[in-house]
Amino acid sequence: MKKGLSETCYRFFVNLANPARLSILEQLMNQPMSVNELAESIGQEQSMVSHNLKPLLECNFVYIKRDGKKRIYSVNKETVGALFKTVENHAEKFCPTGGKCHLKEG
Amino acid sequence: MKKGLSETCYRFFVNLANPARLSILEQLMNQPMSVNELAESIGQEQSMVSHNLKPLLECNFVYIKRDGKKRIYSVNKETVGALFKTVENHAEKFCPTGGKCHLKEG
DNA sequence: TTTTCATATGTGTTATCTTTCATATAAGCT
DNA sequence: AGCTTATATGAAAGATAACACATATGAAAA
Repeated sequence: MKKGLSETCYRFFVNLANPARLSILEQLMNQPMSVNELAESIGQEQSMVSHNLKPLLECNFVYIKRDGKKRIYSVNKETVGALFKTVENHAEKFCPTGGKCHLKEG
Repeated sequence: MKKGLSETCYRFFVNLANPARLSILEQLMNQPMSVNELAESIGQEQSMVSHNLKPLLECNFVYIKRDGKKRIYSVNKETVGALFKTVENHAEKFCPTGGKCHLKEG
């Protein structure tokens, strides 16, 4: 474990600690999508999706590709796949409520 | 990818998206420690460490063990080790600044 | 049982992030 | 060029979390 990893981790996890961004990543694990397709599939406004795609793109959690007027976003499966796998494993084995943890309510 | 994983992930990552909690986990990857030892090693107040240990404990990112007056905390290496490995890999391969990402400043 | 050490909890202020609405940019079509 | 579609950006209000300080609990020793 390198010194200062905490700082790297912090940016990394702050980026992920948001329900809209996680939904975006989850959707993109299925298939690449345009902004409006994402907005519809997660039930959020286009501007919100754009706002949230920005930090995901900056940290290369997602990639972008032009297609006419559209911007097709895809996910970095190596990183995001690994993360989701770790979360699933943790939820199964360690989460007392099997994934329905309550960070605050308990 | 199961439906609703986003919700699980959210709690999970919110828990991690905090510099004090990440420092705690980083320290505990080296060795189990008491609260005061943790406080000293990360340079934070005892009350802050306690506050931050609480959610880590609730989600079983860390474990606790009594030792006289002290409470010795240890880390869930399976989950936290996997996460740190993923972050390191991402920082090396994908982070444009090699781990010194700027979520906001750029 | 009082004192001390170790840790946990409560609270209010400050700082940060989220969200929405309005607007800007940008590409392609007519 | 003007229009339409697609996406990005700005800014302000509202929601949420962090932090520091004070205090409470709890265990052990005297």
